[in-house]
Amino acid sequence: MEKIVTRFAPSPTGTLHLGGARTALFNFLFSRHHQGKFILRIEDTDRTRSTDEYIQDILEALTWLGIQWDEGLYYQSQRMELYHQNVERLLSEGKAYRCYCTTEELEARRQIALERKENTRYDGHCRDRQDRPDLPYVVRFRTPQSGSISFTDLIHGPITFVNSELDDLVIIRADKTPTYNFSVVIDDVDMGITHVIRGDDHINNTPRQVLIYQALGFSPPLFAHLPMIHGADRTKLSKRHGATAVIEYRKDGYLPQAMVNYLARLGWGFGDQEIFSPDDLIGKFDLKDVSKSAAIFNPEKLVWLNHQYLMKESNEGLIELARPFLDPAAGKLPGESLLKVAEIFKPRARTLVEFNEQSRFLFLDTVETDPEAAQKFFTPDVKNLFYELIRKLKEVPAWKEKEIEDVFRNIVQARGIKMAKIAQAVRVALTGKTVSPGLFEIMGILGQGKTLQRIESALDKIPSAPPSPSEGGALGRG
RNA sequence: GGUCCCAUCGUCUAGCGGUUAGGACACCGGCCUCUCAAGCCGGUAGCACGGGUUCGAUUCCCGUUGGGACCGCCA
Repeated sequence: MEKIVTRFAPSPTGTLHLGGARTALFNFLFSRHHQGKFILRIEDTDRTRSTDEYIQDILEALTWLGIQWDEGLYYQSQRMELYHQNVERLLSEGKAYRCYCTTEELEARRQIALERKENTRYDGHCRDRQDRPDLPYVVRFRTPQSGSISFTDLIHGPITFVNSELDDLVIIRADKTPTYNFSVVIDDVDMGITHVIRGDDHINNTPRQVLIYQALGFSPPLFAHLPMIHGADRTKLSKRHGATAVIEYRKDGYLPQAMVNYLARLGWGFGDQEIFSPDDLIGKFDLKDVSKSAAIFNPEKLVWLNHQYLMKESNEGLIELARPFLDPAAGKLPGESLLKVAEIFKPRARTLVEFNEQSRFLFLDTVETDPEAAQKFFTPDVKNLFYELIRKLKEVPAWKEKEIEDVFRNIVQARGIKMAKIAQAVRVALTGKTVSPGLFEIMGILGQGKTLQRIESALDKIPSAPPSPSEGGALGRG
């Protein structure tokens, strides 16, 4: 069997978004699965809209995701010679012709057709023109006016178009640059592409391209049109759907493995399996398992997957991943404590950004107390509790979680109160919030000094008991 | 408007003529518990509709409806 060759051919007119990344991924997986070759080609024939920044963005995003190409970069802008040779052939064989219609003329005719509710296809104005005036022109492909064109899509099955529905498309612009439908054919032939895997928004382009293959005497590759990825509004993903640039997800604290895993499961499945390592994907990926219907991007599931990957990391690994996101003060913590931080936030932080947000309180000098939390748990009766707690915590022989917990258990037991009563107040004192990892673990990380300091400064935020009738205002304000 | 594609829980999907229609996210309960997570247990929720074909259709065919993509000297 011949070696399989796939390619990803983005045009650098925007950042790489989820749809493009998924297309690149499937091309990569398919070629790797079959020990084939995966080529990266930049389709930059539209010089006015292509930029180096976008090329860099695309390369960076693919690299981040671990989608490696075996050959390339190729730039269409550097292959003009090849396109022109082929156009000359079509021209000399009468399979293409020069069209002198100006953009204005074309637009005017389009408008008229629109008003008459007629088809807006090119009307073949210059199709049979014999003269060659000294005027700017484009080259159009002479589409057969009868018959039909079919191809078998690896995902959708046989698809047929009637030739008369297709018009004579421009293949060379007035500035001599080739248009997409032409350059893509030439390059795919030249690079020996065996499988064209792309978004199904290209299905309508495929018959035109197949016609060009035929006119040139080349046999077309196999096509596989991937279903679109839609936003929550069921339309094609675009800027308005939020952080569509793949690279944004790195900044938002996502792991590339999670992103790849999520993308792979969008439009493809393997039984009930949800988690796939890259190698697993290469081993199991097959175009026959790709679904035909569009998928809606679900950020919730991405976040869940990311959490799954975060939880699989070792404590050391997680700290390394999180370091760029953490407060610089975290660096001052002893290594052992930092690993403990990783351990306690692993089940809680779903992204590296959340990891930072949730653990920040440990590293800051002062506690940012949530007023509502203080209002609710800093009640006058906890003052005595805190005094006793401070006294006993100072006497703890070894600052270990177990020892600390014993102190709390003893107080709770002696006073006949619930653990929650004291725990929530202390939690607010230590973290400023009502939600956090286990208290004793936090205290272990903070150390005895900081723990006592935070509980002591919380004392000032606890109101004194108001004078009650029975106590006659003996305590508190005088 | 024309052409083409698509149609199983809210979402991602399994199913490939006979299943109590399975899993995952989300959601809702319960257990655990110092709060929140994590974990474990359980639950709600789906074959768009109408015709065929067949002993039997979620599954095959046709139509309807709905959704989407494309219709550039963009890719």
